[in-house]
Amino acid sequence: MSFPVPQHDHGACIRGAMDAAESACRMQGARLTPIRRRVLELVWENHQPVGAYALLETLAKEGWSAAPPTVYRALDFLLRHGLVHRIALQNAFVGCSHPGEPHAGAFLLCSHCGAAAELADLSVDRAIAEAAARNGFSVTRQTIEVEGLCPACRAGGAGR
Amino acid sequence: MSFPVPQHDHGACIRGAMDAAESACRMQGARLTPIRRRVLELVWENHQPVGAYALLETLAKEGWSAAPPTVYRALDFLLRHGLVHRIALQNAFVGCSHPGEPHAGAFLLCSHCGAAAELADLSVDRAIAEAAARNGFSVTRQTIEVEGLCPACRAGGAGR
DNA sequence: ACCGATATGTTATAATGTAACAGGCGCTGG
DNA sequence: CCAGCGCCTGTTACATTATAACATATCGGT
Ligand SMILES: [Zn+2]
Ligand SMILES: [Zn+2]
Ligand SMILES: [Zn+2]
Ligand SMILES: [Zn+2]
Repeated sequence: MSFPVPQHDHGACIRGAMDAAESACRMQGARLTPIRRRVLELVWENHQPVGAYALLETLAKEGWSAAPPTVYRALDFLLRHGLVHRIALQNAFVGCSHPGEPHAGAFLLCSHCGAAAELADLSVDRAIAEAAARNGFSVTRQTIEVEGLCPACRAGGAGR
Repeated sequence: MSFPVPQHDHGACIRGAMDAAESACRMQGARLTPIRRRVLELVWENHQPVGAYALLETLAKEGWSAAPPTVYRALDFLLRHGLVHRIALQNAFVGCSHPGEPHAGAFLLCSHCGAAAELADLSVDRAIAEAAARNGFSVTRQTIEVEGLCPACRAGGAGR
């Protein structure tokens, strides 16, 4: 998965993510309740990380009973079941591009437009595993967040 | 730089870090004022990331005038001059093991004892740069934080 | 229908981080 | 000397992110 191209059909993109989530939850015997489902949809609304309080505000406008624990619990569920990732650099959350297989996730974050793309590249994981092993360290989880300019913003002249 | 061994002389370790900081600041024409110096010492107190409010509390006990901006400003200075790194996963700060050359920093974080080690391994940087390039992404900064068990804690049986 | 487990509602508060402005200190040019 | 300027610090107030704790509701199996 990489950055969405301009002609990208985002409706289909969201439907795909929701279908994948449904099936992942069925597989794991997890309950994708209405509020969890809605939070996941909102996280997928655009290809950018979303803050918990932004989600909260949207939910409130939509008439949900909304207090911080509401959204944090939903996010916690989605994290535990590998449906979203947390971007530590931004205290924000983004949809997982390939749920099903638990994985750490590595992200490219555009400083100009805010877009996030999940990097499905094992060479990075491998380099980390090897470097850790050389230091006698056994890895359980890794966080990789790379800031820079996405292809569109480079073309647009954002960085020059 | 890796995890400190048991017979590690931490006094010398701190002195070395402070000397390196002095010289880096002289080089850059930056002023390592008493409060900045003290914050850096406190960050180096052990080989674990320290939170801003923990630093604040210590400073207060030592009689400094201490409000959040005090410590955040010192940390900001130390970050800008490459003397500390911020650990995004923990909202905490840790001393830089090789100041002088600006670099992103990659960290091994032990989940058991809390120790942090800065990875000076270019293979990870290279893998990331290559993966980013394949996606048409130009990197400006990267955050790599690897959680797991350090050699000592593995030996101690923490993970079994 | 009942029960235990899970999910949600609600209130309050903790933890982390910034904005904004006032005052001080040290250098530099007159 | 001293006026002006830049940087550093003090102080107050506030913004943002996250969790604790307890009450209530809902689901699913018996
Ligand atoms: Zn899309
Ligand atoms: Zn962009
Ligand atoms: Zn040491
Ligand atoms: Zn350890």
